Amino acid sequence: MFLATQAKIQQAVREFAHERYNLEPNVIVNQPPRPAMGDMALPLAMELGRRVGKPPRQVAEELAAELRNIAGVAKVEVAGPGYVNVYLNRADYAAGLSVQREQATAESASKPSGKIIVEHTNINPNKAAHIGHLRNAALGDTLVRLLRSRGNSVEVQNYIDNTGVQVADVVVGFLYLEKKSAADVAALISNPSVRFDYYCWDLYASVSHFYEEDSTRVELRGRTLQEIEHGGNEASRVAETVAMAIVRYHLATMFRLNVEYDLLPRESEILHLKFWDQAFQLLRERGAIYFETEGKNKGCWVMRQEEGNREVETGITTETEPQAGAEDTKVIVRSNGTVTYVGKDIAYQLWKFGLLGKDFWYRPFQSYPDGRVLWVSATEPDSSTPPTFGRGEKVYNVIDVRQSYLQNIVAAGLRALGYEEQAVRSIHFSYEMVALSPRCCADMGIELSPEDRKRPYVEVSGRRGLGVKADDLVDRLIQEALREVQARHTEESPEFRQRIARQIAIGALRYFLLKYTCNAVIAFDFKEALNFEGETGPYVQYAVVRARNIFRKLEAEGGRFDAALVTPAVLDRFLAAPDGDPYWELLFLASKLEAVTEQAIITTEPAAVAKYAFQLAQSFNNFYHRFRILTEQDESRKAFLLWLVEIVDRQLTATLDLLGIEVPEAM
RNA sequence: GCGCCUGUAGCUCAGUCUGGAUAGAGCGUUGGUCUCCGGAACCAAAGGUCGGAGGUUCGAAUCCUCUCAGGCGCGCCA
Repeated sequence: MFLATQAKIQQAVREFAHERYNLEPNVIVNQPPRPAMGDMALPLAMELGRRVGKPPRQVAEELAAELRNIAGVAKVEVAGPGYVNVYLNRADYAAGLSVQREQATAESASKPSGKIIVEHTNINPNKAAHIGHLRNAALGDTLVRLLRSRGNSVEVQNYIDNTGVQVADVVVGFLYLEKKSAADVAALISNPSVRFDYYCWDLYASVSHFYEEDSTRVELRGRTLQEIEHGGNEASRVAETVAMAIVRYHLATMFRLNVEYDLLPRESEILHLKFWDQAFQLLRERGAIYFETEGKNKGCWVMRQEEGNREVETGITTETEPQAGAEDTKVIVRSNGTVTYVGKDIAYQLWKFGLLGKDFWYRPFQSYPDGRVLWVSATEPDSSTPPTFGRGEKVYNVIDVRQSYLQNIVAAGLRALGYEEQAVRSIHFSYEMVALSPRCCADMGIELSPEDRKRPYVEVSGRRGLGVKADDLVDRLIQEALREVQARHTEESPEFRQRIARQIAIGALRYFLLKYTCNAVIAFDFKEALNFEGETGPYVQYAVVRARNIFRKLEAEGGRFDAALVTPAVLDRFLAAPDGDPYWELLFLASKLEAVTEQAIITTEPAAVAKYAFQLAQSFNNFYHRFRILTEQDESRKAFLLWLVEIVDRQLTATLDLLGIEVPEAM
């Protein structure tokens, strides 16, 4: 309702500017500083006045006269230096809101016609997931929910690098450090008393020391990596079982956070199905890369960085003799003939857009309780009939900010091949890392070097085994939540309490990960992550639980909410200013969900939705405290209040769903 | 050296894309609400030269230039 109303007003303003002054301004709609000053504010007249040489207030008056004719507008006032403040017809607006939730509209800026691919999580399958990975998944999953809520078709991919060095390192650990066979490893995996991903977490850190003790051991990594890529040997068998066992742990961890995927494209299939060979051919044919015959990159296939990070030379050139072929090129194929990571990434990105001319085979990997089937790439067909994967129109890669440089090169690769459109629609959804606060390190008994201690935060490092494991954090949150639940619900069953505690814990965790904007480093701190009060997920959940308790109590007392009592006349009566202001403000805020969603998509900033959830919950809690509903004697006022609560419940539940947060039955 | 990001209340952060009315939250502090639709709540107070200096503008936390401080990138690693 908000989006449609806003669009209507913007359109009218554009027409006014065009017809009266032959201008096509960008129409900004603001919120007035105080609700009493109107529902929407247009600062345009100030700018317009200057451009046409008229007093802003005069232009504002002209515009106001125009807007008064719009259906749904109750009043228009000119204020201050030339603001045009619009007051909506509250009852009409409320009636419109009551009908149904807003669907994606034609002018929805965020909606392409085709499929959107979102790639996220992408954890190296060689150790347990940590909090940094949780941020990636929470952001990616929320983006998926936002896009789907606006009517987009979205495919979620979780790329599995099962043949990379990180897996190779753990394989080295098993084969050479622990001297285990493939059978030993398989036994370890099937041993129910071993948390295999935790086991590998420690082993991975041990391997780093193993290399440090004797630098000649590093060649084991290279050899193992080659064996894994080649296949058909002990190392590749260990790699395969380790990687997929850990993938299952990752999937289980993410499922605890309500994160699901559609497809697991694996590096091994990209390798065996020769995706790179195909991409290499394309890149050569179209001159996107060339063979370097001199300089430090002699013997490599390199790509020119068209307009990379390099600054354009100005008049006075400082004589620092530019290195031949150094600055603005990127090696794609090494002089030994092997492809770099970014080269493989270009091939994968081409496949995502359906531009590679090759496809994977697929087989079902697992099913989620809701019926969604997760598929995995395969080297050959089987009897299953997979949906069409890839061929996206737009691609979001959720990857942390440190990979910006490489993501730019991938996009540059598409451009060099002539795929300008796809390069533009390759979106690096970038976010900052999760680090550990000094206090957090102290809590965990992590020894810090003197220079680390001076820093504001310490980077998580899988290689050093430095970090908070995802499942440990989740377990601890559930434990904290359970303590609270047990204190409040002594008579409920253990299953009930466990379920509620889990929902609260996940609500707290996802909200915590989402409330920071993407370019803020999260300095992780247990005290803040375990907080259930103030600006937190449980605070928002609690608001909805309270709203629902009103209806529960009503029914328990034998009452019933009859929506038919809320007639246009009733809406008009109770929403009228000034007595209706508190109701109207709550209602108006609740109507903005779709607008907030649009904004969050356009700016790729899920934190905006988290912020909104908190504001709406806060506004409701204030309302809840201020007005008694069930004891209300006036039947039509009571019906009106119940109607309002129902709308807030609906919108707030929908908001939480976008954040991947469930509403507990009780709190 | 080059590129990107950050700097707003004691602490943690919104607000910067698209300049606009008295710069907002949470936590913490202090004081209040309390037999209720369950307080994981509500209200109030104190607390800010928006890192600094110029500039553009009727108007700048927001745009431009310079500068200081911190972080992250810049491999024939992934």
